[in-house]
Amino acid sequence: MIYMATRSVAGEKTGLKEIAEAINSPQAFTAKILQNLVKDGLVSSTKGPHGGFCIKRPTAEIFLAEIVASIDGDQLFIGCALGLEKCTEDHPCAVHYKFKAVRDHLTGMLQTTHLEDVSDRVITGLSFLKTGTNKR
Amino acid sequence: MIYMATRSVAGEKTGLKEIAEAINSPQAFTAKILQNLVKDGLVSSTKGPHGGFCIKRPTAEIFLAEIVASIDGDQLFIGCALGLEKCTEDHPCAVHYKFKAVRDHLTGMLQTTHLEDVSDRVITGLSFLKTGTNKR
DNA sequence: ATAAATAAGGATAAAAATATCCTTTAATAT
DNA sequence: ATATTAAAGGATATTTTTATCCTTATTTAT
Ligand code: FES
Ligand code: FES
Repeated sequence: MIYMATRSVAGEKTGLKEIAEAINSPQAFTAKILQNLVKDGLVSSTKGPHGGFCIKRPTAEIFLAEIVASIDGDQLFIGCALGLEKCTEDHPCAVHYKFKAVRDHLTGMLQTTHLEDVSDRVITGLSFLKTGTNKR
Repeated sequence: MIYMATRSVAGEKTGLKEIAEAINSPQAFTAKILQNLVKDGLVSSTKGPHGGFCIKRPTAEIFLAEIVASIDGDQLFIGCALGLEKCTEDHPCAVHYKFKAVRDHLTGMLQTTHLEDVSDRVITGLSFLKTGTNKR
């Protein structure tokens, strides 16, 4: 998503091969994740020559939480640190009172950081999407 | 560890069966984790009749970070959110600048919360180590 | 129409995490 | 000494996550 955001400024398509290469992730695996993002309406895809993937909405309106939820589900946001079936105030686990603040911090960060925030730093060369040497 | 802390007030041994039951975790699996904790010096064990496990040091001196590190290694503390080989300021990933604060929050919490903190709440019935219904 | 490019989707495969089983070792009690 | 109890440790199994392969469907260009 971040790589596409750096490419989708005008709405160009980006091919699977190029995306996988850019983030140093296996093609077939990357394809599955992209399929998921398409299914969830975050990304549009077109087949055929010059086909590829493209972020559907303005990157300033897509928050990281939405992407994480699409790929990994919601356990990161609502799961119990000690693995209890569910995290509640009624029956809190032994670390709930300490953990909740951290989890909320993470959730808050993901809900307030949008793709543009993040991709801008990649575009300006301040941060990266893969290891420098590309030898991973 | 938290369950043992609630039991080890005076230094009593606690058997594997009892621990596994108390935290609703499979015995054999729990045994492997205990072996690891013994190896890392957090827990002592004795075989034979009336044998069992016992926390080695005062629970007020054992911080959660030490336990997590023993069981899961240090990736939680130093790993990159986007999966880059390593997390550095030199070659930060696209979310490093946002993620670091959250990770440091988690690390800080684990480094400042000791077992006694946590087990006291279990002893007083404010928090729990397994699901209420025990039907997990 | 036909060929070429590219994503979609289903079926496996490999790797990692989680879990079990069984034998061995050490401690205690008789 | 012997029997019993309980952890240690090695081998194996299951499940989940990660990854690959191959066929099908769709779009574009000729
Ligand atoms: S109950 Fe465990 S984190 Fe809330
Ligand atoms: S480089 Fe990714 S979190 Fe620091």
